[in-house]
Amino acid sequence: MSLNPQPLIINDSAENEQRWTVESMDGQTLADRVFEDIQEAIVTGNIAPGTKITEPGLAKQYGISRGPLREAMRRLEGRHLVTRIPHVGARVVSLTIAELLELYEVREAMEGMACRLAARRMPQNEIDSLKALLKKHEEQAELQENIAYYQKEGDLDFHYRLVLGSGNKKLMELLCGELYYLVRMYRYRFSATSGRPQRAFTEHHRIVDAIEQRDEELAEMLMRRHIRASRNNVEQRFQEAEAKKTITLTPQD
Amino acid sequence: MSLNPQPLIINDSAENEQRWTVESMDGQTLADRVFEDIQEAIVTGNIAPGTKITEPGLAKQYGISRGPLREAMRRLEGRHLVTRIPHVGARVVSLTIAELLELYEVREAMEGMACRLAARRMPQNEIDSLKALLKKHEEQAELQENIAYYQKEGDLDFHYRLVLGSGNKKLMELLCGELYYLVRMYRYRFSATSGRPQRAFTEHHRIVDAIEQRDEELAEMLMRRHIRASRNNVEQRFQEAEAKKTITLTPQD
DNA sequence: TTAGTAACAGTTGTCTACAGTATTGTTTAA
DNA sequence: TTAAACAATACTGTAGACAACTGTTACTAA
Repeated sequence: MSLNPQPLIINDSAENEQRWTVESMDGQTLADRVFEDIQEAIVTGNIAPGTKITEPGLAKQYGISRGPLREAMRRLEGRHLVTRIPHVGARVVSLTIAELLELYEVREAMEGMACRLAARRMPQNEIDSLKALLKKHEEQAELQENIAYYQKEGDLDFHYRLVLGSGNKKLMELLCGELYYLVRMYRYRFSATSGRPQRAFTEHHRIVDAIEQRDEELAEMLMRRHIRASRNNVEQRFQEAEAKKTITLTPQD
Repeated sequence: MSLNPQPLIINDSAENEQRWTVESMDGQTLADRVFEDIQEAIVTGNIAPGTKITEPGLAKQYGISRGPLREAMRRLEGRHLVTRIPHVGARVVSLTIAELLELYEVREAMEGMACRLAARRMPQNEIDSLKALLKKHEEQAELQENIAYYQKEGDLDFHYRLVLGSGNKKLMELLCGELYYLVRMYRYRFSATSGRPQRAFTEHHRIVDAIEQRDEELAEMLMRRHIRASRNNVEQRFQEAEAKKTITLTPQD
């Protein structure tokens, strides 16, 4: 599916050629695929935050010319994953802790609304499906007893499906499209729910209950509290890390 | 270092034409300018929704080559102002009434949060400035007595400054950057506050009061009600328009 | 008359080349 | 030794050309 950054293969191996064209026929253009690839690389940390990006470099790396690559970069810029300075170059974004916390505030607002709308409009069968998902999480949670980040995908999946249940396309666009990647990008460094897994799980349960009872007010409130708790968790862990850093520096005084 | 791409000169001595070219040459690239131009054209309806866009056509029109134009289009696509189909072409988006109403739901969530944050963090002098702005609106409102959309710029300006007051950069990015243009795009057809100008004005006043009293809860609630009222107004007017259309069609039966 | 096919025009996707600008490294003078 | 000026390098911005794909139209056959 992806266009791997292949450095050196330029020989006319029929197999490569074939595979390449097959990939190319995928209804997508080079720029589209490179866009997704680079986005993935940034999100997963494969390209470190703050890295300077040079067009010839990446173009060579992906084996394409600068044209499509530039278009991909423009789109990345539109998603705020890279910042550009005219005539100078582009860098991968690097969120500060403050910006990360701001992101949580935005999520609190939007996912809260999504939850309210889901309580209003989500079909019962989707709610059942959501409950089944939680059931599955429960098993995992019991397995990894309280310590682990059992929701590595599940938590997001839960939120993701909730947003879908809102029936608001714009909300989906923003939460599952644009912000999703930024959230993912920092999920590795500050896992949102690690440190309080069973608690998060309970909160998820209560949220679904509220939705099933069609209690919009409660559903929104619970979701907002849920996200705020994640936020506070991240903030606290960051401050602890900072304190530690300060202590290790102290002996030098 | 000449890292100042922003011309801070608000000089009225030079003609607009002149200033424009000066601004254009200053640290911006062709693609950037064309992007903004086309965006403006779409937002103001200069390019009608649903219009098919051809690259050679626009390139000729703006007197540039296709390269920069394509990059501009990619960014427009990223902002969901045009939709592209590979190997086929691009069209200007055309929101349905449902999508427009969805947009209001998103705004309700985000601006509500912005209002809450403003109540928490907005400096007093900015609040004073906001009150002064309302004062100015009041005069206009008295002039145009209840009928007109006196807030043609003012209302948005009010919301705009409120969002700035939230101190949340991500929120500013989304509300003042991405969504702003879509909102503006449909402000012409369904003016948000027309039909209830003095009411909207009163609501603005109450919101500022709540912010000044640092009542987060109330501030958010009032803002959400305010936007919901706008939404309902749009919805109602649309339904009226639809009903009218149906009636005019009835005689043909 | 209609269905199917083939050629054609137009548009999009991609690449290469060139011009302009910023950064870097070196040299020279204080 | 440091600072400033100049030259070299590398990158970005832009243009133009070519290839590939799509949609249409005209023509043929049933």
